[in-house]
Amino acid sequence: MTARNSIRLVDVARAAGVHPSTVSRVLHDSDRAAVRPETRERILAVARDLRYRPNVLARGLKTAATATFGMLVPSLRNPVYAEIVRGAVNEAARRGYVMVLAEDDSAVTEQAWDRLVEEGRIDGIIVASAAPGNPILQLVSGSRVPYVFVNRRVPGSGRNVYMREGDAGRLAAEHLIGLGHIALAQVAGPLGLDTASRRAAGFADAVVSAGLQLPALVEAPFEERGAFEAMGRLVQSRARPTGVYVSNLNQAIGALACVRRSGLRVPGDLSLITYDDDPLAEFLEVPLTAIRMPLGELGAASISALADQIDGQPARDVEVTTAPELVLRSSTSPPERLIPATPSPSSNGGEQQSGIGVDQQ
Amino acid sequence: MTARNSIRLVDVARAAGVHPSTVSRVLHDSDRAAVRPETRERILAVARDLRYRPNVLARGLKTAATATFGMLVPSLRNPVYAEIVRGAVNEAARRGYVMVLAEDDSAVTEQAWDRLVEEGRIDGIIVASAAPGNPILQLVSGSRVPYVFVNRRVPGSGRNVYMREGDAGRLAAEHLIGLGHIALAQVAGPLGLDTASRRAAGFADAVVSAGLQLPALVEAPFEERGAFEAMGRLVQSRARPTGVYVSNLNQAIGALACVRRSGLRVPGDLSLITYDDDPLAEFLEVPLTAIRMPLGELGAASISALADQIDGQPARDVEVTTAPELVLRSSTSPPERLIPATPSPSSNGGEQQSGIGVDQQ
DNA sequence: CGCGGCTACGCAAACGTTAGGCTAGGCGGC
DNA sequence: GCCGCCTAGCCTAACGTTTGCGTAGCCGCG
Repeated sequence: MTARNSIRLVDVARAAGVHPSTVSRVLHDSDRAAVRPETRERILAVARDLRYRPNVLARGLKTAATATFGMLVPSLRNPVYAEIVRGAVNEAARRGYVMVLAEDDSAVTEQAWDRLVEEGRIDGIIVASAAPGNPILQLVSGSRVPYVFVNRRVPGSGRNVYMREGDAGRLAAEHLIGLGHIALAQVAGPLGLDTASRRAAGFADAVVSAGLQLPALVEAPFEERGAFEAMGRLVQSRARPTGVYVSNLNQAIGALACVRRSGLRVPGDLSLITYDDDPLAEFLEVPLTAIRMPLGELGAASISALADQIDGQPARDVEVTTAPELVLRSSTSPPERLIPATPSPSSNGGEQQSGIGVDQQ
Repeated sequence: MTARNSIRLVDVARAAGVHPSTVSRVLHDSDRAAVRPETRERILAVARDLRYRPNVLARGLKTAATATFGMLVPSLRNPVYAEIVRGAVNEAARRGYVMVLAEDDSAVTEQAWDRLVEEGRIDGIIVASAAPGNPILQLVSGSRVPYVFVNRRVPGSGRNVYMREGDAGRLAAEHLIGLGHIALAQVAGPLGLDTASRRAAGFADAVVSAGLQLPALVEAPFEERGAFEAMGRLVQSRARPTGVYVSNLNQAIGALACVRRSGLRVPGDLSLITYDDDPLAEFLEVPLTAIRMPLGELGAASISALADQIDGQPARDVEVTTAPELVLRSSTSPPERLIPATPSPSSNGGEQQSGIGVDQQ
């Protein structure tokens, strides 16, 4: 048994000349307790002087609450999840919670579950890794811990925290259509994932609403290589699109590489707009027009939703209503063949629109 | 007080017809305890059937150990830290620990410290955010929790876990020199950071050892824009280098943008090699030659080092000896003016060397 | 045959908090 | 002048484990 060092409730009590329970009440019940103001002040002063911090284990044991939330993410490497996690961690800290993180790579889902939930480490869990067939779905629904699904929804669960991803697709469509594009297409993510399907649906929806044809759709995993290939199919198709919406930044980088390789120019021959933004998008050979999503806010909202459940409110879906934001860069322009008297762009298409430069800081 | 659900030690004891302490011993002391084999088997069977999991709070209260490690990272967004974190989280899980993560953005360092350490949530802490002047340095050294510094060392602390970053610089230098470059330079990170200075020193060291002049060095923050500007200074200098080592992938992307903007070709006019690798490096307009570091291993090693301390071993520095790995792509080549009969490359310099393609999968 | 010692467990006291109930004193009302 | 109530705080029993110590039974030895 390791050395105990920190000062305890009883130390404060002794120093203040009162009973431990009185200290507990003063520190915990804020002001509801019946204790003389002078006593209260004395206790608070002593606690402050001694730098008393309650032992969270003992408190947790007594109250069956740990002030800890768990979070399961598909991959820590993905910057999107990193941003959601960051929002969650910070909001949790603001509310006095800490976060324990685990990667849910399915092979170890049950292990992580045991460790977090069954051992009583956490008060609630945020699941960012929902996907059809993931065992976590059984585990959470068969348990009593409060939980929410973030980003990837689970239909019918009634505890989804999500963004307006459909609006992102709509925004992309409107932007391209506004530029005069009529031949549109999209590189979508795996449509089995809720997020991918909503992005795709929003785009298709807006295109059709504008009276245009249902845009072609190719499906690809959320990473560069898959999108590289998917984009290849799009550029080689008979009716090559002039405007393409890509569902994720990694995909966009792969797609851009594919277009470059095909000898086409962006945006001269093909406009590209991507879901997700990142500082690096500005520094690519053609700075990518992107749609920025409120990821940090999403993470924070998931914490709020979970905290609400713990406060006894019934679980409910919550939509983060902050609108997707169009970040205009150089990868989109009017389709070239519709612009009558445009001088031929320089060989590195799009460069003339680059927003990069020291002067921009 | 919320509902208690899970089954406890006493439930197992009752079901097995023994005293709780016996169950505890069987489950915990493995085989040292004096208990009849049949009793042991019965207890184990019951525990398994009931899916008993010890309450980690109660155990922690008793033993003053939480099976939890804390980790402070400068930024969760940085993919480098994401990878280190991932390695740490997984190794921790393997050893039966969970990780709680906090961003150490200095404004809230003390708050995070209180929450993790003073409240007794963790058994040890991994500090990835060490930097001169960071208050965390005072906090850890004035406390009794075991800790290690990972990646960024603290000289003299005797508890650093780090990679051979100098070797990365050396590898970069040798690669460039091997290609025939003699005019070398580097874009370094903030030299106040241990990691940045070691990368820079390794490079400079190898260059000088090869009998060449001390390479020019420009300092820049670890992100795109700063490197864009720093690279600008390098490109405009009288003695423009033909080979440049960049200290971080984000910097490399900024540097590449700068070179492109200057009208120079990579690698024709200027070879670029970067510290850090990432899938996206392959899909840039000129796929970046990069140095891959064993980041996951680093994270795992930090956990091992911490666990060793907890097992009573004295703290010590540990070097992850896995060698940096050169990932050869297209951003480096022999300097053009030294190659006698090379046909002029096509306008999008380096494209002809691109490793991108479906056939490569 | 008695006793020491071993085997195989049981007993109970912690670990640091919280919270329900109790109590001692003071004061007001009748 | 007595009763009851309120105020202000104390007492104590938990929460679920772990662990030092106690002990009942049994065996073997002298």
